[in-house]
Amino acid sequence: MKSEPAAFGIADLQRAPRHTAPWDGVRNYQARNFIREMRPGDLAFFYHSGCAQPGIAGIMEIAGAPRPDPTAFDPDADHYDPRSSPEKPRWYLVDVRFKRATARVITLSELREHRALAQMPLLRRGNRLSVMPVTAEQWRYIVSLE
DNA sequence: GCCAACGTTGGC
DNA sequence: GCCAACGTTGGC
Repeated sequence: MKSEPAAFGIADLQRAPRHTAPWDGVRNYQARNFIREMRPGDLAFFYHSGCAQPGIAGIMEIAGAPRPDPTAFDPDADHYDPRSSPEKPRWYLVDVRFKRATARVITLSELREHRALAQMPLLRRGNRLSVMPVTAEQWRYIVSLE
């Protein structure tokens, strides 16, 4: 799950009340569909994008079932979408809980060096999705790099 | 700041 | 349903 650390980084999640925050603002159908497949207890990498050192910066846990994203209903919110309503929500979020920061940022360029990870959507050319699946095998491999 | 890649919009 | 125009993402 990607976020720009200048807006909301792994340190912000750690500081949040109960180390938990809603992952709101996703406005892409494919990313939304991945969110809707998430279940409490699932683990996720926190990926820092749009910064000097893009890469995996931490690990978090999905803290609740997917639910409608209330920021889509709020005309004053950044990602307001008048086509989404509480009666017929279009966008979803999950709450995420901080587990730990990685010992170091596992950078995008490092991830690209490993053929075992070449199939990850994150590493595919031109990819812009902000939420993507990781297989159990890829997960273990990445954690072992740390 | 640049630009490639991609998703979305809207006219037809 | 097609596709050009446009806006956004995100690495570099």
